[in-house]
Amino acid sequence: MAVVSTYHHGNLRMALVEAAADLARATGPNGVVLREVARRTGVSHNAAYRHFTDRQELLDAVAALAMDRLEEAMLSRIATVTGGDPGTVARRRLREVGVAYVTFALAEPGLFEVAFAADEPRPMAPEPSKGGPYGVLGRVLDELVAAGELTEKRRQGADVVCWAAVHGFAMLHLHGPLRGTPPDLREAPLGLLLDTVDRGLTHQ
Amino acid sequence: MAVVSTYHHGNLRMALVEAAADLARATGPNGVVLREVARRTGVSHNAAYRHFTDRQELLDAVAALAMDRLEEAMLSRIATVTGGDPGTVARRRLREVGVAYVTFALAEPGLFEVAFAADEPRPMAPEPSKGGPYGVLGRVLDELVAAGELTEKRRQGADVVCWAAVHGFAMLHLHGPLRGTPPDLREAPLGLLLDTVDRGLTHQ
DNA sequence: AGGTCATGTGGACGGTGACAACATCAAGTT
DNA sequence: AACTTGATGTTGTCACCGTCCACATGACCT
Repeated sequence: MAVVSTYHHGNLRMALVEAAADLARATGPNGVVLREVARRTGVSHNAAYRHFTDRQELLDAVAALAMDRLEEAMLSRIATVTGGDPGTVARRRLREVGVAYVTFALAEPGLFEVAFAADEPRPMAPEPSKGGPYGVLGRVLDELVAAGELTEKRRQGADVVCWAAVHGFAMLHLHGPLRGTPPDLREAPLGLLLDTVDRGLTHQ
Repeated sequence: MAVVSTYHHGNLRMALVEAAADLARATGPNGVVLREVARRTGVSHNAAYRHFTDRQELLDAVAALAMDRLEEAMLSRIATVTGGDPGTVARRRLREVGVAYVTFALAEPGLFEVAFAADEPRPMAPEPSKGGPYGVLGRVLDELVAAGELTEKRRQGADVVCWAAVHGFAMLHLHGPLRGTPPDLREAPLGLLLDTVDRGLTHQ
């Protein structure tokens, strides 16, 4: 049995993170109240301090969890795109990455915010090209280069372009002037956004 | 004399908003603490409750102030672009709008965040096409259409595309994986981003 | 059996947003 | 000139929060 620990509580750390994540889902970052997390876990306040030095560190753990979910969503959507010539596959995959990102952000606004809207920002992927959502995007862009759809020159900085576009789109719908837009009215603008990025990166 | 009032304090409301804005500049939204705002204004805590029902309402006032500053920055940058044929003028103006937006966000992160990163989001411009930064962008896009650089079809939704791009860019540099990027290393990616949007919207 | 250290508890402190009761002062009415 | 009124600011209080401290507990090692 590779159970980490069956001490007083039996893996309290994970229980705390899950409770915190539930709270984050329901009420966003500011709703993640240490004492409420403890209450929900059936443990005294302060118990969390044996596993996290800080409230912030607990939030960091939730953020990491959120990043994992986001990455999973991206990967599962990418995987649905197969067959056809490498160029169109890569382009459709880039599109799926964007859709996955926005869909996740709008479906799980609380988690998404925790991952980003921190007082002191936290590591998303230390080395941008390594793992995490950022890494997934990078690999798809590399595919695009390999397929000859994207020039080496434009490849540099393309991560930022793509990420900024979908991140901004999500943010505008979460906090910006477009909050409250019904889902079916979001699709067309998102389509135009993804078209624009595709055209702008790969044309001419 | 059109002084609004010289009552007990003499226009306390404005003094509070300014103190709150200073605090926001220095420490972001969460740093705007009602009691500290009152302290800095030399007034008791609770005094603010005569002018704002809520902490949130004070933050809303700061947000409105931030939006005004942002709009000013955009307009002043747009005004520098003159002469030449209408098409290139409009395109350069669109670019300047983007640069103004990102520059403001990164120069005044505290104010920028207050304008956006609210718990319960607030009005940026009730009617997207009216006033505020969103309206400025809309007018430049209309110029682009008038100059024949942007089709009517793509005009619809172009607001969202442009706004999302620069907003996302700013956010990634404030809270995302790109925070801490030195200013001179931000210029090239921003250039590519603006190029991409321009190409994507106006080409083919 | 005894010791040790990680883990969880209870209590306290300073700080915060909000509410309620009170004090004050400008302005209008009589 | 005295009274009333309503907006403005203050004092006092409450519940809640994050964090620190001293203490209790129990698993594991020798």
